[in-house]
Amino acid sequence: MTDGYTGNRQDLAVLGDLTPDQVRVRFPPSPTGNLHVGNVRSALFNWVFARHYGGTFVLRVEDTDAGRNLEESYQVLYDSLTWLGLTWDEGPLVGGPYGPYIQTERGDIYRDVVGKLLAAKLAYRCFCTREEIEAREAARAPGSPSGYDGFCRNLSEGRVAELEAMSVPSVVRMRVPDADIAFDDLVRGPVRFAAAHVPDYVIVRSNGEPLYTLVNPLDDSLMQITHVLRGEDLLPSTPRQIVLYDALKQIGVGSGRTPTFGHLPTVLSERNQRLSKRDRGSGLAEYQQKGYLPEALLNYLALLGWAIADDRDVFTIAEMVEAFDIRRVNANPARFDAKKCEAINAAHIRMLAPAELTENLVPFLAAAGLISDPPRPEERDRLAAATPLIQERINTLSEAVGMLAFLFLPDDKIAIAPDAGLSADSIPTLTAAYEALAAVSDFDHASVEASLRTALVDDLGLKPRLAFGPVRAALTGSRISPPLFESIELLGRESTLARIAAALAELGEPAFAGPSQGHLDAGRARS
RNA sequence: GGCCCCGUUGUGUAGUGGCCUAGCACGCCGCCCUCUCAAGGCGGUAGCGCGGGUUCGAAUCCCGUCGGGGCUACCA
Repeated sequence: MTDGYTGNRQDLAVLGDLTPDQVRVRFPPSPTGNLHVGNVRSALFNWVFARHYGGTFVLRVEDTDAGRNLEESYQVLYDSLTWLGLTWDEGPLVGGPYGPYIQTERGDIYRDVVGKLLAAKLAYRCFCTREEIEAREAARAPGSPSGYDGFCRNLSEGRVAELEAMSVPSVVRMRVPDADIAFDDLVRGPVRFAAAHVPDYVIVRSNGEPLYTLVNPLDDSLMQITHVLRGEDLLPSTPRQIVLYDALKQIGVGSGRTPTFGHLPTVLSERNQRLSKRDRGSGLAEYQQKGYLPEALLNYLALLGWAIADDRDVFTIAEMVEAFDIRRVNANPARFDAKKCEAINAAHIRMLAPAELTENLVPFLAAAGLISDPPRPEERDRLAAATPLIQERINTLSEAVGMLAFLFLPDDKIAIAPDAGLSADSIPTLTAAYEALAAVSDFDHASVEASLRTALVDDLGLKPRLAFGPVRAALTGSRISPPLFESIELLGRESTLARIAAALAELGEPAFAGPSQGHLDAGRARS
């Protein structure tokens, strides 16, 4: 079937005899907790690849190593992918024609296939102990290939039965043919491994449990996976997986085809090692907590090995889906740069419609106790009005908490930072500001600005930055804040005057207590 | 040790023999704008790991070398 597809011929190199909609890729994480950004990158590339061609994205949970699985990790996994927007077409929760999609639920399938592999002599029982294997390896000439030497390869059936009768523990190993293995990698081009360096490997533990070496390729075959896009660290394991695909073909199990591989570059930490769980910034949860937008994180991760154009690096996921080409992925390892990641996030925050940003901000302010959850109408209104003031000032959503706190705190909870720049010298400025603001008729930012400029810049002859600094400090507690006049408008006359009065009092201006009441009352009366 | 992958400014990339006195972005530095901080504008910094070839011409092709990373489990 080749009708209906109008893609360019370059896609043919990727698709081979497949139509685009036949593309099936998968993301096979282990449920070990907090999703790693390196894995997120893999998930992203597979997802985008599937979406680009209109194919299928499968989620499969690889939990055959029961000791490492955490019960809650399954849910963390699903929640993480959902948060990222990397939705799966088949897998846990949604099902599909090739389930179950959780490997610990597939034991019967694995046992059956192992039996067939054994019967066809494509795999065999190995009774060697670790010690025996190591001893023989140590005895080999230096420089010889490492790995299992095939000692149990040709045990007679009688001998195998005898050892089993004696309950000698055994594993199951694949019988790797004595032939070089070569394949074309979508990212790296042709890759070749010499037969001598692909040892007979274990596919079933002595306790009968199947290993990743078996179940990963087996499930890919069973689930009709056409393209395997994964980390470069798995490149060396590819030849032995190809051996397994060939064996499955011979016993008539699975899709009968070997997937096309594409090995993505490693994501390195800033110290040049593969990004590990121990590295700061390696877990998805950190990005959620700091307030990264999923689209932004994904955008940044895509940049680690892929470029949408030579002069652009901020893009939407939709644009990535449209433009993605696996053969344009770079093969060299990429360092994770937290600063660049943050810059991309900032760019995405600025791209948001203000109302969207407001919605995204709510959980952060609520978690900080600044607003209720859900917000009361007046809190939501004030947040919505404040959003434009910080949209181009924050790099992550959580930064909004510090920047907007003064708008949601009660007047008597404004703590003026020691470095906010207030001193006794500020008294005349604040007094003049107080009187000017008390007299403003329409308390909008333009009127506020006009009146403060007149009172402080024109009348007192202050330079603007010196004029407004003390006012900013009195109102926000800091020398840094969103734009002052807009902030004053949002705060309203009452809070504004109260905060200035409080600051004056704190600066030891007892004389102020008198007139301040009067002005305050006047302000109230007007508003 | 063996095997595999990779090598363009600090970082990510563009570049597939002449358009490259190497482009873009982040970072960093400076200036402008300016009520602070940002944002924005302008400018600057810094790179083809090294050595041989091939070619009229190489970041681009070949060989070697050095460097980095990965794998080498009855983990995934």
